[in-house]
Amino acid sequence: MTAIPGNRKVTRKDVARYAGVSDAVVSYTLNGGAPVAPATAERVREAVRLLGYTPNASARALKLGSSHMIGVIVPDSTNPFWAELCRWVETVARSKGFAVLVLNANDSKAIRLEYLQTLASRQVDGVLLTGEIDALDVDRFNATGVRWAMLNQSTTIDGALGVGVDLAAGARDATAHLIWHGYTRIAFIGEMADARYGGWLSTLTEAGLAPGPLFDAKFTREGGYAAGQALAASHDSVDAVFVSSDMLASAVLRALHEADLAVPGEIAIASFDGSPESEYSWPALTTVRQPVQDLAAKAVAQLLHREQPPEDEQLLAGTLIVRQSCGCP
Amino acid sequence: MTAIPGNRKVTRKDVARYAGVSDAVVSYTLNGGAPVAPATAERVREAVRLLGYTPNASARALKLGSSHMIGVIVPDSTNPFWAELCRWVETVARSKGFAVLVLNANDSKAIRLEYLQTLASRQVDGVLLTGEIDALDVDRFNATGVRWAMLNQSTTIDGALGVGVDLAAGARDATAHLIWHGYTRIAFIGEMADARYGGWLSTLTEAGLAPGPLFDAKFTREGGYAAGQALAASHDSVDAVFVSSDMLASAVLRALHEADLAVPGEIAIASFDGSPESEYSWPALTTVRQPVQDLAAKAVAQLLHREQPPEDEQLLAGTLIVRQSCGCP
DNA sequence: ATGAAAGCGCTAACAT
DNA sequence: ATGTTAGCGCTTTCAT
Repeated sequence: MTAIPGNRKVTRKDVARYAGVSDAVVSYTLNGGAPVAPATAERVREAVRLLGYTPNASARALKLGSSHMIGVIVPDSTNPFWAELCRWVETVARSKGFAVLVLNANDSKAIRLEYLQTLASRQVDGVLLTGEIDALDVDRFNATGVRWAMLNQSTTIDGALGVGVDLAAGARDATAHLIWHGYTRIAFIGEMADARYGGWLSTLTEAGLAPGPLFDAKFTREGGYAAGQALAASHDSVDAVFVSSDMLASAVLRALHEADLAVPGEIAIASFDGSPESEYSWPALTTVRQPVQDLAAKAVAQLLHREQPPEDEQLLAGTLIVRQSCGCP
Repeated sequence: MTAIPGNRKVTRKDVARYAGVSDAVVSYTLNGGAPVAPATAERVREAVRLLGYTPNASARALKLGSSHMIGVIVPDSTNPFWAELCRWVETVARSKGFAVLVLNANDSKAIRLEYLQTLASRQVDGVLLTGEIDALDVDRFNATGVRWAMLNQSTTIDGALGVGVDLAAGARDATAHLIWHGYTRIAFIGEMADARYGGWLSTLTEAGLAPGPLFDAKFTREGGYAAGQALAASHDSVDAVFVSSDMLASAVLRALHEADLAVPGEIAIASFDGSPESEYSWPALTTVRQPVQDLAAKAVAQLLHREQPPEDEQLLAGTLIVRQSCGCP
């Protein structure tokens, strides 16, 4: 009497008939919409078990106007940092009964918007967005009618919910640590549009140090490798480098090793993210850990409970994890 | 007149009224269910645009009995190999109009089954499953009533759709390459339950070589690191090692470097997966690349088009990528 | 404590 | 070429 694949799907009506009650009572039993006599409830549960009944989420979503799903749009779920963040989002959302749709926007604003619309049509209850955002984007996002919030936003912007990590502060911590080590010619690898660039620059300036060379790199392994090679070529004028992401840094490491440059001996490194990968590179990376779990939890809470957090809680702090690539023992 | 957030959702009926046609015509225009006069179609499309209408996917799913979603259950989407595979699944599925729900089962069979049920209740059109599977599992999976197939299955099993990579053959290729280099004491790091273990073992035996030491390791970075340390401790009796995954291998690399052992000089390495990470480790890993894109495409096709492939196409071949960790220049 | 029935937004068979 | 309508499976109001 259990469900046999290929059989017609068993619906709530089947359960009702089998238990000798009305459809409503099944609903009451399952969702607690009204009191049900213990004996009846037991009969219903028994029928559910026997028939192998599972509620139809589409029907439920249609009726309730909520799919109990949220969407997340990241630049690249293959980047360990985003992978970890998405996994936390999934974990947090699941614990609240929500499923998660992850989409890759490939660093494209156009794709991000397109996917947001796709998600909207799928009736998701909210979407977590990543990447740069300006006032125009806010309007476009709002036009979809779907609730949204920024995940890991880099700058707070009016009318936009979201949490992020204080990238500039993190970069300052990392750079300051490098300076503390006594390095004076500290390079930068990453995107200049990124807040980490500003953090690096201001820290050097305030310390009275001339900013070291600057290697523009997209957030890809190829980009990191190329920047690493460029860095190796000019290693005479550099004794340390701040790299904007662990993924980039591990590729930089490879380029430096290839050029037979000792890390941290000839060039010290501090990077950003605190991804699992950073702990197992050689040497282990000194890095600014982003509080991914917290980020995920806060973002989901904002999205689902419409919690507008106080402004000063929209930027979380990263924590410097000191390992060996900076020169610490 | 465009959608303003907070407004009542605009439905197909609104579009119909605005365009001065019946609900059906809107459907015909959008889905091509029946011929529509060009002028009418244009009016409808105009209304859609003006009102910012997006079809309600829940209603559609309820009506059609298909949510146009599939699920994927992996052990750990944070592992670069799974991350890449999931991304391909998403890409392939998207191109066919399907969205993807990714769930992490944490290497637990119980969780895998639980999630399969969750997905079933969400009316997904199919689920891609990973990990070990036996006849009992097949029954349990079938009992959910949802269509499923194995993604990256290690062994074909009766009554189960799916594609996988010939792990044993891949491990043989890698081990053979190590032997070709002249190494004679070749260790193994990975899980013994895995087909790669058999491939490693048989290749050594057939070559008349005594199997080197064997370090059991779960597929985690911690596991790889511990195994690497054990390997380093017994490096006198080892000149090469086959590691079952890139993620493991990169942690092994770290342990070896820490022990000041030269790779490939003192211990050569060949590993498995061909993840992006493997190219940018130091030294770059010689590894067996799994055809992730092909895997994803074939699995999705089987799931969606109910294509039962010929038996000999259920196991795809990996390709050995020769880089430096094996001793090649 | 339980039942009857309306209606969520959509598609498709049938009628015109 | 276009309109009318039933019904997908569910929740929930209102009766009983």
